[in-house]
Amino acid sequence: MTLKDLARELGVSTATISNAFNRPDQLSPALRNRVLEKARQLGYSGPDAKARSLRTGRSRIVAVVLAESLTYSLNDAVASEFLSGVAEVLDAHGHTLLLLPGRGHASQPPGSGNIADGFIVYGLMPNNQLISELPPQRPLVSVDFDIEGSPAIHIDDTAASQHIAEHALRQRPKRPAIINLRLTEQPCNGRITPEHRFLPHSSTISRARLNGFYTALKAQGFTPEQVPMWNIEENTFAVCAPVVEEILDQPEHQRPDLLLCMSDRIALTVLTCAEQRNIRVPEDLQITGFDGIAEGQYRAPRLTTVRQDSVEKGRIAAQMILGKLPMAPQELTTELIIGESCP
Amino acid sequence: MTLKDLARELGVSTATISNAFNRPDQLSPALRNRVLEKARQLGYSGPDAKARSLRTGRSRIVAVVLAESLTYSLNDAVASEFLSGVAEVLDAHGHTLLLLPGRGHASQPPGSGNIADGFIVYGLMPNNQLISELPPQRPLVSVDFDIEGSPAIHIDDTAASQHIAEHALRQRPKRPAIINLRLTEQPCNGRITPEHRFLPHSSTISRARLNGFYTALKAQGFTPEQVPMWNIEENTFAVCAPVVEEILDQPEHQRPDLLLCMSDRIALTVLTCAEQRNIRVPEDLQITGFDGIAEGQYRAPRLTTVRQDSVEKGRIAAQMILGKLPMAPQELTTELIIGESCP
DNA sequence: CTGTTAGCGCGTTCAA
DNA sequence: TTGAACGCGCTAACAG
Repeated sequence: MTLKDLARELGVSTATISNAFNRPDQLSPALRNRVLEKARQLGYSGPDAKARSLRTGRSRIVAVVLAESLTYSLNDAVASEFLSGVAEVLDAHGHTLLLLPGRGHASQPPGSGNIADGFIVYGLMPNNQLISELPPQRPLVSVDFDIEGSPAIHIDDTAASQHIAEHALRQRPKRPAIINLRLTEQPCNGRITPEHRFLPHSSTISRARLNGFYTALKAQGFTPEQVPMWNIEENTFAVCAPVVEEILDQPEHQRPDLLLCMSDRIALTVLTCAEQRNIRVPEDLQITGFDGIAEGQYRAPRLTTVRQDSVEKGRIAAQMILGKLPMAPQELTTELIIGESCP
Repeated sequence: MTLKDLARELGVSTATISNAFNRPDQLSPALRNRVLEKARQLGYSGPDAKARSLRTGRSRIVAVVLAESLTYSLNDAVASEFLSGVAEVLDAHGHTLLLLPGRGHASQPPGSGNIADGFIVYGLMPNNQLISELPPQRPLVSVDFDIEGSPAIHIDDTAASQHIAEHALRQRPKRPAIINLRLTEQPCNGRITPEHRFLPHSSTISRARLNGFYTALKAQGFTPEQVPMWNIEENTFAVCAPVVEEILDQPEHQRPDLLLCMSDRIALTVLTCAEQRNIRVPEDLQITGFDGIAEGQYRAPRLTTVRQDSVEKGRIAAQMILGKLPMAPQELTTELIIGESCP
């Protein structure tokens, strides 16, 4: 049942059917109703999206390219919030959301996702080849990193990290330590040793945050060598827990009394593991997070963290793609939230 | 820059270009490389997905229609897990995921989403008109409710609820109560009174779960009238909290000593609010949840709940759509998890 | 191995 | 207000 079939059934031209669905003012209401009625009868549910988008060049679909696998991203609070901001705006303008995995299947057929009218690239590594495979000419916005020639949406990770670290260091901790998120070149879930090399790009979020931490630490007289670091590859409880346990199970005189974590998920894992070991927070151990996810504010002690508005990031990205906002770089503000985990 | 342009540039036919991208075995490697090289030079990034899908009839896109708004669904742990199961399978087979809002914009243009090769409808109300607007003939799977003529993926909500309630009632609580999720016909965040009418469809998840609770309660000599009920419209902390506070702030002799909650999110909110009020769990208040989301198992006390495998639901739905599994109804098993919130 | 041809279903002229 | 004709960019079938 196609538009053409319907036209034949009704004895009108295909243009009339098309108009009945797309420009009601181009034909008499009576005829229009007749068309719509017949369409329902015959089970014709409107112009085919594929043909329509081929013809018009637009699909009303916006794609979000996710750094991590879809599976992972959908279970990550920060990414989910971001997506919900995107979805909110798209929805309001009658567009839909296509999710594209960043690190696709190796044998991915060429651009099964290039139907999209525009692309939002979320937290991809700067040199990923996928980006060059995206069709040029179509609007593209990057989030949390830069793509040459496209506007990026950012927060000031360095300043925010420095800020929260400065706050934490005011309590004069003896043994501060850092838990990083995807900092090392080689995947590593555990202690970072001098042999490890960091990811090359200084535009990486982790590098930016680490720089902020270091600036604050140095101001307090700590050298990087004095501050042990661990790394985590995936921002989930399951991956974090073993690393955190390794940290907390050290002899007490060696165990850090301040943990600067690069995400709330890591910080919450620390909180949970500390609870299990009867390590008092914040008396024996201070913890800071990053992101400001809802979960961190519900439980006691609440997390001291940097809140970034991921939902708003998503909104802005979507609005740029839809042309509701100029395609220009944006830097969103962050907010230091002081919870009980590090007062 | 289209396929045809490229063909002209190279002095070959369009079919050759098409083959170069789609069937490498149909032309000499030398020619193929020449094509690919030239394509890169000219910035041609492969066959246009719109035209290709018009021609082939397939788009390699599968749509998930979500009951709630995208914004809400993306922030709900259960829905996210489901989506991640779907995404995992689609990804593995080179398909992508299109998210469609169930309760769309009123003025939604006809089916901007009917490009999809198949549809997975997640937790929609049975009589939603949207379903009839989906193109017929294309595979359709429903999850957590039934659509006539399509296979559904389910759990046995009634049996699972009965099971957990039976467990909870073994402790002989004096004042059991229920916190429902979207049970009433009219939106209601608060106490359910006799005036309230329930949602009509007995195939609704809430009705099924309530039935299970009632069966267990009756077996212990409780009549429905003796068991106060509250309702919650949206499964978020922000919406749950006021209702939960209303419940917990009652005088102690009136306050429930067992709360059967229809979701883990609700149960976790109860836990948080109880903590704030120094109500001991489980001594003064027992709490049960439903779903088995990760968050409920991280914090102490862990939630007593029914674990359902939402990820697996998503996997199965996607596999059916892709034809990897027969299009037949499936009922997944659930598991009673006994945490400290109701031992 | 390569080229030719005929649509896929629709939107948009332009003329009536 | 309506209809006829064209082509959006591509792929499948076949012919060479």
